Amino acid sequence: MIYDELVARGLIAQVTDEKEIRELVDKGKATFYIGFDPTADSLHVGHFMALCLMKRLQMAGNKPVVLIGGGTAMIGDPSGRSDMRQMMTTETISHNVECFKKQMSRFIDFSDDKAILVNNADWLMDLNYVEVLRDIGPHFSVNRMLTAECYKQRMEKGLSFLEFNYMIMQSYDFYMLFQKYGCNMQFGGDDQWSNMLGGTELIRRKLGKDAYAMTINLLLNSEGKKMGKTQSGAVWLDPKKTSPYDFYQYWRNVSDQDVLKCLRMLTFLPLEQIDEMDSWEGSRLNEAKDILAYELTKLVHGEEEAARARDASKALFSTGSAEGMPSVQITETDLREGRIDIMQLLVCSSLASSRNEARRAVEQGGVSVNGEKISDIRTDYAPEDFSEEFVLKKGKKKFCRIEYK
RNA sequence: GGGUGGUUUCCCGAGUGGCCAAAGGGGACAGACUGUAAAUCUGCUGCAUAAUGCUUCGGUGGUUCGAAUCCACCACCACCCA
Repeated sequence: MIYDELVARGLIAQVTDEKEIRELVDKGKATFYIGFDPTADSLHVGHFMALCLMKRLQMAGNKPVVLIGGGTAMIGDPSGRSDMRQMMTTETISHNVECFKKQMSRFIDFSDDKAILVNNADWLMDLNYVEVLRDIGPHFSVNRMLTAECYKQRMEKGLSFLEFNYMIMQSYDFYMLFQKYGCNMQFGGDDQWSNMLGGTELIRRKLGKDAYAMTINLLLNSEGKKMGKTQSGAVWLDPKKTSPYDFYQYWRNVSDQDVLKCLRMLTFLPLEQIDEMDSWEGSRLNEAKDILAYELTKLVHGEEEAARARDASKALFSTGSAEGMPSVQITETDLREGRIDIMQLLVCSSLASSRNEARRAVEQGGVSVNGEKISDIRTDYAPEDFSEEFVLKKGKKKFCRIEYK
């Protein structure tokens, strides 16, 4: 059943009541919510996992409630953070909310009331301070909140009253959803555990009813760091922010130790098929990585884009040239006296962030054009040179095709 | 409200008047080795350079031939006392 599958996939971290939850979920009787704070204008890989979970549960007959934290985003969740979040303006938040909605409908079926999407700004923004204090305040023990794991990091650096209230808001959300939509379960990342318990407890105290909470394991790599981050930031689901090619490459490049875990947690491939891959060793694991990358790209960007990203990658790494690789157009304004030097090319193609960085790459032998290593930093090109295929490569994995005008 | 300590380059963290673009570590990047993996070793890590140069050490002013380092004020943070 679905619950066992979630366990087998390594998704479940903590639950409040295993027996009850198993029962609810397996029978499709759960109305569950997951909260998403609109802190950016696109979802990223971390959200993706939560969306997959929703989808799995929806397929098993349960009803998902997507809660967008338009209200809680005004506060900022301090869980597990060492710094205060930057405050976001109301405009930014509502813009982000819109972006989230669009992306989510790709994954979750909202038709026929099979799932609903709500924004907690709808009830949080109009609360009356004194009323809330009297109504909710007595049910929270500050002593206990302070000992919660999620505030630990912040106890060292300082925690403002603003952020301290995040947990209360989240608890209130659950309480509201329980009453309005009969939402009896909350899911979330494992870092949300204490916030979620706050909600179940509030419901018990206020209404004398049981609600459940379950957390999913965070997607950590073998070094214990959160996955889905690159040096240039998160891996986004929005193709404008992370291209399908880059998305594919991110997963193609996961380390050996993480492939199987990712396949289990993120893809919808049958477990038997994944278990089989478990016995693959050495370079054969590259096949598993390819499957992982393809499957995920397909889920996020569709089959066509996935195939294109895969083809581009294969051609690129075997023959060193392909359609579909990232490309950049340069124009007359990039030229100096009718020519453009190798460093400028690297900067224009975003392969290097400054001419100094580009220079270093060249000096260390990391740059090539059409397969030929460039060792002289003074190498330069005229517009005609770009009429033929022009593939710029920096390091082992970064390629870019240059076109003129 | 009172006191103390702090704010340094992506991060941690040294630096208390010239030898500082700033030790050391982490990370990132590049090279070797490989399997678009990991580990290891090497290089490299402000910007612009052929060189010389230019802009940085919370902010603003000041002292000085010369300041990340001294002074004043401001901002923010932590800890202790209320």
